[in-house]
Formats: sequence, C-alpha cells, structure tokens
Amino acid sequence: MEKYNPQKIEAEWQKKWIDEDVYRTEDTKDKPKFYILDMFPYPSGEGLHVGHPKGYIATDIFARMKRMRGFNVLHPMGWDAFGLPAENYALKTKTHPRTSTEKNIANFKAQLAKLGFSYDWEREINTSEAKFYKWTQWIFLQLFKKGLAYESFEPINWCPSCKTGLSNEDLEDGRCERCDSIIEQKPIRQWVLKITDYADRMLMDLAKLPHWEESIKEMQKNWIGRSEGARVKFKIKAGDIETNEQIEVFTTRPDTLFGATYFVVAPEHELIKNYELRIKNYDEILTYVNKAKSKSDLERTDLAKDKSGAELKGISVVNPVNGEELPVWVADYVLMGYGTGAIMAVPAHDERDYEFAKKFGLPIRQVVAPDIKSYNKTVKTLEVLKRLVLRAEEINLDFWLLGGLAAVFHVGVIWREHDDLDIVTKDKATYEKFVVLLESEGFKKIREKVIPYATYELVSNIFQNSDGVEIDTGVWSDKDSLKEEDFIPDIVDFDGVKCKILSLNFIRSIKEYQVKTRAKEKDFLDKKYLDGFVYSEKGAAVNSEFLDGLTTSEAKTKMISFLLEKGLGEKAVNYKIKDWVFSRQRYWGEPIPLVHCDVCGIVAVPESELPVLLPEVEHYEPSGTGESPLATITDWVKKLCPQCGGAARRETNTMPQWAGSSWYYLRYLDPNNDKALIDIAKDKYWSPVDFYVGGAEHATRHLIYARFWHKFLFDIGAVNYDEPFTRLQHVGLILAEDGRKMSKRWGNVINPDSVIASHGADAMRVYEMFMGPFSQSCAWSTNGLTGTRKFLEKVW
RNA sequence: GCCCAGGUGGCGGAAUUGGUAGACGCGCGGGAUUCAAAAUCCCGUUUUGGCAACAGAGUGAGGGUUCGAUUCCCUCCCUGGGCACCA
Repeated sequence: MEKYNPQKIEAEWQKKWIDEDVYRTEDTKDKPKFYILDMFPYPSGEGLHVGHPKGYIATDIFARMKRMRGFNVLHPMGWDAFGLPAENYALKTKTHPRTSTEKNIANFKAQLAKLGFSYDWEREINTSEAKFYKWTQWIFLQLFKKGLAYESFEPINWCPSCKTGLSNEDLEDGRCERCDSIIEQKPIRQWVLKITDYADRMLMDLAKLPHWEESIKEMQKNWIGRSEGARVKFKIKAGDIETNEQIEVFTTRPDTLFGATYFVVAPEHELIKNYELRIKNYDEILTYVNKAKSKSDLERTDLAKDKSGAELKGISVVNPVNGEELPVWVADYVLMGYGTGAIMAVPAHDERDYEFAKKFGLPIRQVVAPDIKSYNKTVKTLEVLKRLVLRAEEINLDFWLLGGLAAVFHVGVIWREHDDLDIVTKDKATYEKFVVLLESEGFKKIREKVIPYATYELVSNIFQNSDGVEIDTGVWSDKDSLKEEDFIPDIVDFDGVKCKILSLNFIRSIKEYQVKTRAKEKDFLDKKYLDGFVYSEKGAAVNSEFLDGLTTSEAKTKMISFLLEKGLGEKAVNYKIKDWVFSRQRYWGEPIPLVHCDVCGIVAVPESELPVLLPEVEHYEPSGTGESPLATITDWVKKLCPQCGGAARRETNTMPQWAGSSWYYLRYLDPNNDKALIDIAKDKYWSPVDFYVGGAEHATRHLIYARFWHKFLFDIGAVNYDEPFTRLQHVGLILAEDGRKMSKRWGNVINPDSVIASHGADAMRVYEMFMGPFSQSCAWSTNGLTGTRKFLEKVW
C-alpha cells in the first residue's frame, strides 16, 4: 500500500471541495439550522501562528459533525479590518491602510485554506468595506435617534501616544491596552453611547445563558458591577446656619448610618466650587484639589499610597438619622466617577474610612457587632442525579420516567424551577394524575422510543441514607451525549402531546448540617472589637437606637423605610460600568454620520446618504488636538445641513475598532443586502449563534458591546432574539515551546505553513485538539505533534 | 483584599449520576528487524517491599458524609485568570 502522504491527500481533497462548491450554505428551511461561529480575526501583517487556528479547528470539526447529523450549518469567516496597526503602518510607510489590509487578508486566506476549513466564502465580510460599514453607521444613527448616543465634554481617558480618547474597556491597569502608555484624564469633545441604560438587562439576562462559561459570565457581572443600597441626603450647614441645600451619598450599608463620623467629597465635586465663599481655607483646599487632579488615575488609585485629604472648614453636613453635625473633608480616595462622588464615612466598618480616620484623628464609632448565631449556620448539600425525561413544550411540563423493580413504567411530573436543576414533585395527587394518563395511553410507544436510550443499572444505584436503604428506581441514560442542546430529535407523541426525550439533572436529596464559626469571625469575636480591627462584615446592629439588635439586612430595610418616610433617602442601585466612549480621533475607522450646523445643532446624515465614505487623506497623523486627520480635508468637512440647507460641518471623529465587531455576526446571514441590515426572516431562521468560539480577552469588551448592540437592535425590531450567542466557549492560548508567548520579539513563533509542510494539516489539527483542556493555555510540543502524525500513520 | 477556575505518574493529560484511578499520547527501559543507524513493530512503565506470586501506600493538606470519595461537604495551602480606594 502507498505510504501516508498528507500533502498529496489534503491538496487533492481541498481542490475537490472548491471545484464542487460543497460548503455553500443555502437558506433552505427544510433542515434544522446550526450557526457555528469563530471570532473573526484582525488581519495583521504578521500572518497566522499556530495558536490562531486552534479555535477554527474546533469549530470546523463541530460544523462537520453537525452537517453529518443532518443540520443546515452556517459556518462563515470574515475580517475585522479597521484598526490601529494598519494605520500605524500607514504612518510609517505611507501605504494606504486599505492596501496593506487587503494584502494581509489575502495572506490569511491562503494560510487558512491549507488547513482545510469548511467555510462558506460566499458570505465573507470585511468591516472596512463601504457595503458593510454603511450598516455600522446605520446602527449608530438609530442609537442617536433614540437618544442613546450623546456628545460629551467631560474628561475622558486619553492616550498621549495614540493621540485618541479611549473607553474604560480599552484600559489595562491604567495604561493603554495597545501601546502601554499611561492614560491621562483630558476633557475632549466626544461621542458616548449610553450602555448604562442596558446595564441591568445585560446583567439579568446572563441567567438566560446557561451554556456560557461561568468565568466569562462572572467577569461580565463584575464589570457591570451592580450594587444595591441607598441614596441618603445630608443637609449642608454653612457656619452655624443650616442651608436648604442637600448633598447626596450612595451607600451599600445604610444600616451603619449611626456610625458615620465624618463626610468626604471627591476633589472634582461641585460642592467645593459652590461653597467657595463659605470655605474658610479655600486656598488650601484648592491646592489639594489641583494636586489631586494633576495625578494620573494610576497614581491616584495606587493602593499602597497613604491616604491624603483636607478638611473644608466653615461648612458641615447633618446626619439625617440623628441630627449630628459631621465635618466635611475632601480626599482623593473618593472617586467622582462612582456613586455621587461623596460618601458618609463609617470608619469602624470600612477599611478605607478607618485608615483615613486614623491618619487624621477622626472619631471611630462601632455600630455593628458580629452575631454569633449567624455564623453557626446551616449548610445544605444537594445530591444531583441525571434523569431521562420527556419534555412537553406545548404544556410546559417535564415528565419523569420511573422504572419500578418490575420494570413497570410510570410518569412523574417535574416542576421546572430552574433551567438545569429541577425538583421532583412530592405532591402525590399530581403524580398519580400522570400515572393514570400514561396507563390509558400507550406504554408501548414510550418503550419503543425511549428504551433505546435508557439503561437499567439498578444495582449501581442502591443508596443508603442515614434513614436506611433506598432504591433508586429511575430510568436514566448512560449516554453523555444527552445534553440539552443535543436532544435526540425523536419526538414521542403521547396522548396528543408531543414530547422530546432528554436528560436533566434533578435534586435527589438535600442534606443539612451545621458549620462552625469561620476563622475570620472567630478572630474577631476573640478580640471583642479591639481598636485596630475593622469589621466590615454582616452582624447585628449596636449603638444605633431603633436598629439595635437587628441583623444587618433587617437593619438596612428598616433604615431605608425610615429615610423614605423623612424624605431624606431611598433605595438605590449603582453600577460600575460607565458609558461607552465611542469616538476616536484617528483615521482608519467608520466616519460618524453626523453634521454640525450652527442653526440646527447636531443633525443626522439622512439614511439615504449612507454610507458616509471614508475619504482619502494625505497625512494619517492624528492631530493631537482632539480632532481626527479627517478635519484637515476641508472639502470633505464642508457639508450643507440636511435640515435647513445652510452651511454646516461634518463630524470628523471615527468609530472605535469595536464598532464593526459588535454586530458582524448578523451580517453573515445576509451579507449582500443593500436594503436593510439583514432580512428579518433570515434572522428568524439562523439566529441566534448556536456556538461561538474565541479568546477570553474579549469577555469585557467585544462580548459586552455586542450584547448591548444586539439588545438595542432587538428593541427597535431589527432582530428577533435578545441575546446573540447561545453557547460560548473560550479557547486557550498556545504558548511557544519555551513556555513564553509566541512573538517575533522572542523569535519563537511557529508558522502553521511549515507544520503543514512537515507533518500535514490533519496531524496539526489532531494535535491541537489533543493538547489539553481546550480553554487552557498550553505550550507547543514538537514531540506531541510527531506523536499525532504517527497515530495518523497507524490509522492509514 | 475580593471574585472565578484549577491542583491526578518523569511530562501533556483521561476517569460526572459516588463504584477496578492513571485511558490516549510523549518520554524512558527491554526485545524484534538491520552490517549498523534512523524509521517501524512487540512487551513493559504510579510508587514502596519482593526473584515472583503478592502485599502496602497513593489524585495539594487535614477533617467529614458513605458499604464505597479523584468525584459530595467543611477548613486550610498552592497555581493560573479577572477585578481592585467601586463606598
């Protein structure tokens, strides 16, 4: 027999696939659909290294399996083609970004082709092509019309090296994610998208995504950063006179209001300016404020540094709960960007306040004591088993198959309480109702349809509780493939009700037992609240008049209703996420389709005039003045106002690189539509994306932005579903053989082309799937690659 | 500091309804083939004792539940990732 020769085999078949156009995807509706997507790459000049295709290999295997199982599979690829590297390259070489991008795309495509992927290239997209970004601009206009895009002059993150404003998501440790420069706060005219309006929904709807990785959902949760508490109003006193002015704080611990001993505002807080004449030491305060403002965020938020601040002499505030007068301080440990930029300080129960109080000799008053009872808590443990169930979607019930010792089958009802975890009913009446139902109609069908998927390992499921022996008589499957997304397409029709067969987890038993006091609280109890020990946990209220003796959560509720009654506060929710700074003062991006008119103000470019084409320029350099290079093209900037016809100017800022990627997955469904974003009927069939694979570094950028835009598109009726990606899997990095990141700098990059030449594409594909847990980063090993090649030779 | 994920041979790593721990691959040892080497094929390979049969120990550490724990629960340690003066 001929020797295994991958180079020959692979070339032969890849040619055949192209000649016969086998991977063209039609919009036929006679098969169930499956949309499987890779995060599309930025076509860099470096080309692919072996790490890039890992995710593509996985999705390709999955797509092929789904096709063989009878699904109509959509598996497209495209290019995230706007962005800084092409622009920086243009600055250096005067090559137009479009030229270098096109070259890079051709290179990427050739490299991908050799790996034998089954993409439908008819649906290829490129975010920098006018026929694509026309619709990116269209989405922006819809956001603008709904008041979700606004112009702002507030200080924002500014990268002095890239000479552009950046969003919070674009920072890493206070540095520019691209060039590592330290970020400054600079007031720049900018466009901002109101992502905060969607914060709550983006958080709540994470619950709709059981097939997303926990770690990514967790990151998004933290990024959105919802906290519940109260807004409390403090009256301002100037000298001895109580004014009618009030100042608000946000707190998550309204129960500690009796422990407030002073009050702090951020250096940027308007109180300072407004009370200039009342503050006796205004010069001193101004010096402090200016010093704070001149620091970068990185310096200001450095945890290691000492607390600093100054007292605003001549003014004070009144604690609404006991009328106590509190001194007001300014300190840079309070941030203007969170809550109201002012806090009530409770040094006994907050580490930062404690540190500050110690340094400046402010009083400390305990109002929470650890509650021994609440730390000897009862813990519940669940025992979870997998069951075969019949799911009747029409009547929203699951039927639980029971196999008695005599192999007689009954059906029980499962109350659907959560998505994956259901509790078997103990209600006998309901249970018997369904037994009757079954006995009257077709045991036989259930036997025929269900039994092939079931096993009867009764012996291995005899359990003994402390109560005695219990025999589990359920019918379950030993087939792991019975996951919800992989339901067996067989439908059992019983008593006119159609049921799917699938396997579900359910709680078999709940055990309770006592847990001893945790070490942390025990330390505290032993010390009996000694000085030098901050207690920021829950407990019982003390020294708090009407709250005394209540647990922390009871005290919170009571305090909030007290404040509400007095009109001095209310329940409130706060988020960490900030609005999305959406404009960039750079060239290679989508022009923002707006016009500035002296008479009408800011006017949208009419949709019929889209796309606003990115004009050619002579110089790509960002001006550094807060305007993009487009501002220098006077002919282009000049534009008649669409509303009044008078003289006006185009907006010259461009969109960030995240704009195109926030919706590109939709365009694959209908890439050539020039009448609409996409045909809503095609969206109905193909959406949402069933399986999405890409790097975890996008958890709080691309994946937040895309969910935001998608929900917006859902709200304006442009799409049918309110979440874009059903299942998300992140792919781990491939490190170089020396354990470092693959990089030109280290000279340790492995090129897929040379691997394919030496071992073949199949060996590389098998090896990359075999390296270890898919989502973990892992070092390349030539020995391992050789192993898979030998394995393939044995198969051959 | 807080949140999340993880910790199994010389190495990458299998083992999820709680039921034979170490699949598969790499490496290593031995053998076959060869004049010799490479490649290939076969056998062995957690560890301790033993010529062997076999016996003991063993999934980061300690405890718990169970007839039975890599798997469930608690406490602690370590590694990786994320967030961080977020009130």
